Order: sequence, then C-alpha cells, then structure tokens
Amino acid sequence: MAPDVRDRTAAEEAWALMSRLFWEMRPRMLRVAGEFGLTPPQLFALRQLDPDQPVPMRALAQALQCDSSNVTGLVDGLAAHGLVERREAEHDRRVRMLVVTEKGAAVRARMQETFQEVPDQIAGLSPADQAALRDILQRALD
Amino acid sequence: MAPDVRDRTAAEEAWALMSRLFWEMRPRMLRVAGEFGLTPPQLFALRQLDPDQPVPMRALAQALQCDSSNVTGLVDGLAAHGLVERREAEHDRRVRMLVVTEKGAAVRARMQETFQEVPDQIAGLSPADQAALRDILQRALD
DNA sequence: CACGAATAGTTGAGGTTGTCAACTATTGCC
DNA sequence: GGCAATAGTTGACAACCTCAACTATTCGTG
Repeated sequence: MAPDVRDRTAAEEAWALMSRLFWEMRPRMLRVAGEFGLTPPQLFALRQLDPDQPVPMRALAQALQCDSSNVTGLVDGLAAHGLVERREAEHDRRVRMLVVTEKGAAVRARMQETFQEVPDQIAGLSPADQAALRDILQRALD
Repeated sequence: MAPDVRDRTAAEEAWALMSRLFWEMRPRMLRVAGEFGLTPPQLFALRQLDPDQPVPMRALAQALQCDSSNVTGLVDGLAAHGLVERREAEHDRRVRMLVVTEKGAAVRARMQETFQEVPDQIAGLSPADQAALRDILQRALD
C-alpha cells in the first residue's frame, strides 16, 4: 500500500521541487527585511496585518501561530519604527487594536511587491505552463 | 511590457498559491522538530548534512546561509544529541569534518520522510494534475 | 625558508525570538 | 456581588544569529 521507496510518485516529485524553489527564496526574504531595517519575524507580522482593518493582538498571535507574549515584543518593534500603533478598542477595554500607520502601509506595500515577485524559474515558463500551473494549484487549494 | 498591475498574471497567482501552501506546512515542521527534541534550526542543519559524505563546517554554514559561529552552536546541539560528530580532516588540521552518526542518519531519514510527505491539497489532485504539476516544475527548475 | 595574508573554527557580547508561568485589568455569567 | 474566563504584559530562561576578536593552521610570494 505504501508507495515504493525506490521511485517517487509524481506528487512527491512535485512537492520536492516546490520545496526547493522555496528554499531558494530565502535570500530574497532576508534582503527585504534588511532593506527596511526589520527582522524577518517583524516582517511577517506586518505582512499579516491589514492596513484597512485593525485587528486585536490576539488575532495576530493566532495568525502567526505563536504565543501572545511574543506578539507583544514584535509589535513593540514595529511601533518603535512607527509602522504600527496600538489603539484602544471601543467595546472592550482589554483589547488593543493594531492599526497600521500610513508609513506602515507604505512599507508593507513595497515589501509585498517584492514578496509577490515571481521567481525567475517560474517567470521563465511558457505562458501556457504558467496558466496550467495556476489552474492546478487553484484546484489544489480550492 | 510590464505586467498590468491591476489583475495578477497567471505566474503571480501561481506563486501566491505556492506561498500559501508553504505557510500551511509550518505546523508540520514544528511538530517534527518537537518529536525529535530538536529545534527547527537544528532540524534544518541535520537535513543539510549527508550521512554518506562528511563535509567541513564551513560548507554547512554556506548551505544554511549563516555565519560560521552560528554553525558552531547548532552542531554543538546536534552533537549533544549524539546525531553528529566532529572529526579531524586529514589534509588540513584547521577544518572539522561533520560526520552524521548512525543514530543521526536514522533520525534524519525519519525526518525526511515527514518532510517529503505530500500535503493533502496536492495528494487530492487527480493523477493527471499531479503529473502535469511535476512536469511543469521540472521544466521550471531544470 | 620566512613572513605576512588568508582561512577554519571558536568564543564572547549584544540584540531578537520564542515559550511558559504569573500577573493585572476587564468582561461576562449566574 | 462574586467568580471564571479573556486580553495583554512582564519576567525568567533557552535558543538563535551576527559581529568582532582570537587561535591555529595553511598558503603564497619574495
């Protein structure tokens, strides 16, 4: 029942190739973080936030899959850069809403541009392959 | 010539989907690390090593794209678990070759199995889609 | 051969990440 | 009113990571 160890299935091969592609994107991520004077975790935190819709800190903790106390530190860092502000929630005085500042939104936008930049390997594919790749992945991820 | 900013190209869409898929693999990675009592960086270090071919520490630092001094600590951790040993190089007494122990090879193999496990989303694709995905990615990555 | 430059690895300082446990303030329920 | 649950912070602690400084060794060039 288990797949033969000797020759990989198409799915295994595809997954291995995707893993490789992702590993090769690591330098890009580090470069972007450095450009904005942020650390990678701070970058991911800002990436998760929506400039148009403030969220409570616990929502960010959930999105980042980490402890709330960790978010405290990350937000401190982003706030020190003037990218994010803590604002009191109206309905519940326990929660702090995270508001992306104007500067934060600008940084986030430029950061997203770089993140979304298509890797050369994908960009080099034929238009038909690119479209097929998108279609297959859409089917996979709903 | 530049792609229209308004609607994403197929390549951009595909890349976004792959990014999402990878993010969803985070819990799996943390689980595997915990299972073997290792931290994620230690896991990546062991993953980079080849049980059949010892390499100098310098090579590992290069593969992990980090400072040599960082590798010292990571290898200390792996060595404390009995997964890796430092062995003197014959031709150059400055370098230490990293040798994966028998136990280390076993742990690495089980770890690799989990890493290579195909995500449900990909496994759920039709055989034709899986094959097409592999073929396209092979064209992309040579 | 000698001597200075280059290289492999370690150490220590300093800042960040991340978890857990304890704590405060607030809310919601009965 | 009283009490459990929740949001967030703090402090302790371990790990990560980079940089600069250091030791030991090798290499290159005169």
